Amino acid sequence: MGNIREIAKLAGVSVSTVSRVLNNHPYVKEEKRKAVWEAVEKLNYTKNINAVHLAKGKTSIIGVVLPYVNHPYFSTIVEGISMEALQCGYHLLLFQTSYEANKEIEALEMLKMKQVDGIIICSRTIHWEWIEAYKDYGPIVLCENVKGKDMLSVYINHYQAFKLGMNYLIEKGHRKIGYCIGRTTGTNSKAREDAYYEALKQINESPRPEWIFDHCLYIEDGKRVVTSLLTMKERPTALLVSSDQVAAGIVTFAQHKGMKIPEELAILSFDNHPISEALHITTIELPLSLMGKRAFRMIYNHLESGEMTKKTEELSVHLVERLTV
Amino acid sequence: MGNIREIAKLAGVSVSTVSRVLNNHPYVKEEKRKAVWEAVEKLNYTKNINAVHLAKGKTSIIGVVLPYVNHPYFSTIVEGISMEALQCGYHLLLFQTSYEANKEIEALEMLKMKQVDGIIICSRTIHWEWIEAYKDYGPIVLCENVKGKDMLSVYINHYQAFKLGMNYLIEKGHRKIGYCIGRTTGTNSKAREDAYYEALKQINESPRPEWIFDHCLYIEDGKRVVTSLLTMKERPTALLVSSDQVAAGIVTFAQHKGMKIPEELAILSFDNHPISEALHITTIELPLSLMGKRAFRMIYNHLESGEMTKKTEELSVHLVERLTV
DNA sequence: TTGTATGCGTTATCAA
DNA sequence: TTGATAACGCATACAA
Repeated sequence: MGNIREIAKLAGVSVSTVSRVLNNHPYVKEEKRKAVWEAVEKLNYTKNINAVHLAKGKTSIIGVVLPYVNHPYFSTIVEGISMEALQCGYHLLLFQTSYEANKEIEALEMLKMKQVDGIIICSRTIHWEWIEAYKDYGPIVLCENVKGKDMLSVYINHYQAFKLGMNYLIEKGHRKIGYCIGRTTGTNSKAREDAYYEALKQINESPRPEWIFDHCLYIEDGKRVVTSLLTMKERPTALLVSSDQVAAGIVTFAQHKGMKIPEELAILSFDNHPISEALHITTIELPLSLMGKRAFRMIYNHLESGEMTKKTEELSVHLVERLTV
Repeated sequence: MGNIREIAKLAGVSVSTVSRVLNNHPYVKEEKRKAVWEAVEKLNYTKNINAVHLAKGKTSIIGVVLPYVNHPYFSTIVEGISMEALQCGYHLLLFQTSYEANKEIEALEMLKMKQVDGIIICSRTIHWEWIEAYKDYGPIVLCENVKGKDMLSVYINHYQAFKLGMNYLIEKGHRKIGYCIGRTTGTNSKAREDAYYEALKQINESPRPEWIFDHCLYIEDGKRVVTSLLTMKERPTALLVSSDQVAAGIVTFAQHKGMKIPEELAILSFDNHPISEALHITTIELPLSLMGKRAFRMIYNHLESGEMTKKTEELSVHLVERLTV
């Protein structure tokens, strides 16, 4: 314990010399350097990092904002961020919001308070102007298409991904297509919705509201979807499902109910998480871990170099053909 | 921006009065209180939290140490910790270690440096004496049975859980039983191993090393297990699988290979995550989210009250019968 | 190569 | 009810 002053006294040097030694600065005589380290050992001294943060005006901590940490979609992003951050000597402060606005705002406040040097918002519910109001306090990266707004972003092109999925289904002869999504609000969801409607228009099909399933996030939700499908007089022949988890629920429960997949119901999902491979679900792979890494990199470049090479980065997806379409 | 001194000047009061207002202390005249808030508004002021941390000697941040954040076992624990922490005004700093010793030690160092007020270790690879060396710096809760050692812990009784599983399999007529586990080291793994060997002994069966599968964490690993089983002359009739993920991989791949479950191979897994319900896997439910909550509570009690009601807490499990045994 | 002095922005103690 | 001032512990500009 103790502080830098005690070390200085015990080693017979000044506090600045101690500081230099502790931070591996050059221009310190080897003999004093040794004396300092000995004093450090003897007193079992460690820096008080809060004092460092205060003096430096930075913490080397990045805030990560997401709704649910135990959903594979988000935990995979976090894994990516974490890997990259650790390599750069940064740490992660977690803000699990459950999509509650006040919790998202609290995270932004933490940036203003200098608790974190930057923020990665994996998904949000608050209006983007709220976020914009905080951008002077540090880099904020959004994992969505910010379309010309002056904000940092690394995102998966969900429009393109959904379009790809729709075209694949149409190519396979489907015309009665529905979809399942986590929520209907949010930039990413809107992008998917747009792609869906446009694709329908191209084949002159009018949308059926009852074929659109909201609040689909977990395996259980897939069960709900199937249950709902079973009550319908006219059912879609194919479903675009925005999460492998939900698709897994649909596939297993549908089969349990004797529904043939893909003959009676084709399933095309997104993520390409392990579960989709196990269940042979055709899916569109999303580079979630990579997105996390790139998002951190963007923050990092911004913090270290002060300016950016690029302010926005789009990641593309690809189809993994398996047995459910 | 600005600091407390500027607020004081603008509001025509002292810094201490500003501090009092900011922290809702009593004994401040309403009129001064108003003046302070107005100055805060006008200067768009926010506290510098690093200064607060330094002055108070605490951060209201808890460190969470785990190997992989994107594994459901761990992300479920984190979800529990997070929920409880947020409610108590605490935040979470994530230490994803990949079971690398230096990363675990780094987390402990962060406690000594006062970056975090306490630490929850969900799983570890370093020796417990390493951890013990840091316990003077703040509460450290382990998610394992610390058996009389003077450490804080909230844990699932994996011995009991494995014993329960073995007895259930034996009761169902199985004698040739193997098991799959994430790793063979670690307290929890040892507890499972003990239960396994003891149960075998009770039915006079000698263990078969080739029926024990290590490094089983994800769905893909289940595939590997099945592949390995298929090459064996004599196969186990039942498998205890320490993770629903792995069990899911086994069940789906085995069925794909034409193996009948449970007739040719019974599967009893652990967790009771959604995936096991979807695949009708018989499993033993582990209260992971609850464990996270309780672990945080223990830290919190320690920090706020200074002493503990209990130092160790055991959580029990229960069997969920489905179709794979 | 080393030391002195000051700043970082709060909270807390003590006196008034 | 208020204010002055001393911690809190480190980094760093500047002087030597």
